[in-house]
Amino acid sequence: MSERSLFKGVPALPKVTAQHKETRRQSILDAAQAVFVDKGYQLATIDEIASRSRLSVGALYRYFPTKSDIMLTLLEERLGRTPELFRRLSADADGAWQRLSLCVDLFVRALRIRHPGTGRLLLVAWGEALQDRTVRLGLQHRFSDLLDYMMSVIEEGTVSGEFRPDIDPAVLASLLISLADGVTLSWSIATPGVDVRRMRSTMLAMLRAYLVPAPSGEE
Amino acid sequence: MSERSLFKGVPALPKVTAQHKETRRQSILDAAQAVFVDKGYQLATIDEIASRSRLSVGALYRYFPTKSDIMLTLLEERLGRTPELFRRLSADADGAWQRLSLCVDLFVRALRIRHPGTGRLLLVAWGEALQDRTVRLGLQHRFSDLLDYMMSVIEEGTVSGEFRPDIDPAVLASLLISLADGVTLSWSIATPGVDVRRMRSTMLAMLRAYLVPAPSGEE
Amino acid sequence: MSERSLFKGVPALPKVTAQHKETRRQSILDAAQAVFVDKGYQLATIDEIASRSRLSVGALYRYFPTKSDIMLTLLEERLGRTPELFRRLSADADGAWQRLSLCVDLFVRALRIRHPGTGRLLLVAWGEALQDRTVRLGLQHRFSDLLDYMMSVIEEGTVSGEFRPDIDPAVLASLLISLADGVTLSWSIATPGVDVRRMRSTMLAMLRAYLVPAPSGEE
Amino acid sequence: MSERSLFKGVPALPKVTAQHKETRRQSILDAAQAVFVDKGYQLATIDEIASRSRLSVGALYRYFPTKSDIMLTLLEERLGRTPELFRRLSADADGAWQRLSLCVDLFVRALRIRHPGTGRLLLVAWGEALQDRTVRLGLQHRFSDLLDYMMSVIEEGTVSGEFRPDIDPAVLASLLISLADGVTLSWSIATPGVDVRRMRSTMLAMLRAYLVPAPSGEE
DNA sequence: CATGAATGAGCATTCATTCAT
DNA sequence: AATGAATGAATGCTCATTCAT
Repeated sequence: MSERSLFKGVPALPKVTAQHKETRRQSILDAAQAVFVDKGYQLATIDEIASRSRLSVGALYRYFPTKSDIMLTLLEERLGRTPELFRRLSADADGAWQRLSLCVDLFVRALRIRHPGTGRLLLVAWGEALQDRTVRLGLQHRFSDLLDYMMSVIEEGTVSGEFRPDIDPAVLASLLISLADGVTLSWSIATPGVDVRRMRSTMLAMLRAYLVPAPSGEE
Repeated sequence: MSERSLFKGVPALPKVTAQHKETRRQSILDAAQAVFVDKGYQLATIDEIASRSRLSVGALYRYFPTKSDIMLTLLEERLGRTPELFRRLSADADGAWQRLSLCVDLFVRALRIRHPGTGRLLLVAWGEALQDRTVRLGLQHRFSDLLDYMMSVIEEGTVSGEFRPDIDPAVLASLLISLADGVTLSWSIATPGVDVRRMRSTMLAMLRAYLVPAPSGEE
Repeated sequence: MSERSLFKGVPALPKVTAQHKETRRQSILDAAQAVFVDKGYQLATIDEIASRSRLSVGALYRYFPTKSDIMLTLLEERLGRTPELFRRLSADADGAWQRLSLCVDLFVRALRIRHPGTGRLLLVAWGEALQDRTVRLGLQHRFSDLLDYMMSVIEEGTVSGEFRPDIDPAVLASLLISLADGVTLSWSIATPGVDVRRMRSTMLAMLRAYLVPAPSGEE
Repeated sequence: MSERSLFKGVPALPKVTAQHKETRRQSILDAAQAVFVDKGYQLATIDEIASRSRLSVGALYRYFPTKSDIMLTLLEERLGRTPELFRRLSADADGAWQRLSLCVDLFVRALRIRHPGTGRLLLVAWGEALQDRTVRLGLQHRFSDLLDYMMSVIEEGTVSGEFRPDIDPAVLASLLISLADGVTLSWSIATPGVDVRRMRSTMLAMLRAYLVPAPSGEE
């Protein structure tokens, strides 16, 4: 139970400590995410975050110097990794269309499966972005990261001839991201009767009709 | 115009007062919108709203009983009227497609022209919706209002044969609204280099490719 | 029990802290009583109570969650213990009359000796009782506690034949308490020239004349 | 309906106006008493008093220059007249004892019959007396007025031989008034099951036993 | 005279952050 | 390192009083 020595002399065991530290850090982030999602950023109190992480306030402050830093870290570590994730998971897809539809799948799945608070956390972050320059920059960074990736996929398709040639990759990519964000939004707040499966197929059908030139083809 | 008597009775002074009251109410709403957009709901202070409206705090409280009511009123009067607006402005369009593309136009134009804070106000409202049930309800109401309208337009098109018959109006409508909201979002926060004109034509092209069946058709 | 070491290490600091806490709690109550007595409940400000306790506002709120709770605690701890006190101090009196006259003595002495604010505090509590249900309940509780005790003493006297048999203990007890409260009141506010000693003997004479039947008898 | 002219020239009609003024003044006092009794002095708002008197705030301020003045006036006109009333109503009693018991009767009757708020108003006044010197003086004045009267009655009895000679009129009078005030208090706040009739007879019995020397005695 | 809108100081309470132990 | 008590500025809202109309 003690985090110190087991016997009477071992001075270091830094590894355990380092692990512990990371565990604690994550438990703070978990607690913070929960509270932020619950109360919003402003109404979340450090006291509540601390007590949900089973830490004292003082201890918490050894991990994050300000409340805002907790938010920023969440933004980076829990929201900012989406682009990287997309890249990784769609790496071995075969062709631009497959990659794109994989992205749609990932998004749709995330909507249902991922810690359901993530969507809301995004919403909270957006809300804060208005006042907090750093949060704003974080979100803009995430946006342009995603944009880069989506653009690359789309360009891949136009270059290979898989997609119509007259497509504007930057604009389309930006629309797709906005669509995803918008869906996440309404999903976070409203979502009474949206059927995810039907949403997915409509998204894909629309994309296919637009992107893939002529003959026929369903998904 | 006189506030006293014209002839033989004392007609009190209602008219001017009523106008004054409305003017002031609006100036409070203007100030509040500005401050909310600037600071977010929680960080906006009544003192600042009051002083931006050039009113004393006490005076402000004669118009709105709580800070929350100001937000709610903004939600109703400045955000909640979109559906009605769409309905009215697209009333005399000719056919479903034209109506739909008119909506896209309206949206795109609003993005640029309308009081620029409106998009951000929507964002603030969304941020508050997590904690404030009433705000949440207001936003849900707005959403379903918009949904009804978009669905009706889409159905009109499928019924008349203008659109592909295998479309799911509810899902598509919901996607379109989410798209618009998502675009508004990124527009509010990021807006670095999105070209609205190109965004508009991509939107329309995609919709047309999906909705309008086969033969030809450019925009 | 210790959260630190088991043996000869830092035994934390609970004891001192517990004492400190109680000391501070009392100093808040002292300050509050002084301010309430000075300004009345409504006009007493937390700021003043805090600064008289030499604490910051925030610190004060660690001890009492609301201003009202301070009042309630005073009511309980400084006013509500009278019945218990009477019971205890008159425990070893010999016979009902002696017990009763001891109560009168106690009351009269309290009037002069006890922290002089107590009478006024009672007055403040009464004033608040009109609006504050909880204060009202507290006072009613105190009243019925006192009533129980006085009734028991009187009944003891009637049963033992020490007192006239035709006495109504409930009514008499209630009158005696009201008399004491009324005296406390005028004492709190007026106090110009009432001679406590003479008041005491008149009270006792009247009671004796009424309670103790015929022949003779001094106290 | 107008208080001005009936036709087109009558300049004065002061009498009606004077009556109206007094009516209004009384209706303000009624309203104020009701609100004070309901909310206590501090929590009572001028707005509520005004609206209960069906007057505008501005109009109310033409009758009383400050909130405190309303209280003071109530104190004088509705609480301060008790001594005078006692004097008048017990004027034609026959002998000191009869006069005294008449006072008890008057008091008991007042407790039940008089506008039930009067007792509470007294309580409110007491509560305010702590902070408001003027209110305090008003109450002290009422007290010493009552004291004078009671003393005179008691002295009448001792001088005439009706009462025991060894009575201290000042002290007894003060006790009697305190008793009455104390009863009024508990009556205002607690009063669940006090039986007024039995209270009255106990009061009288006690007084008689004390005051009227030996032999017999009915009430 | 009457109205009721306007003023603005004042108050209970909260909470990020610090720091003695 | 850990604790959690202390700080005190900040905020939403109230209300006696004034005064333009």
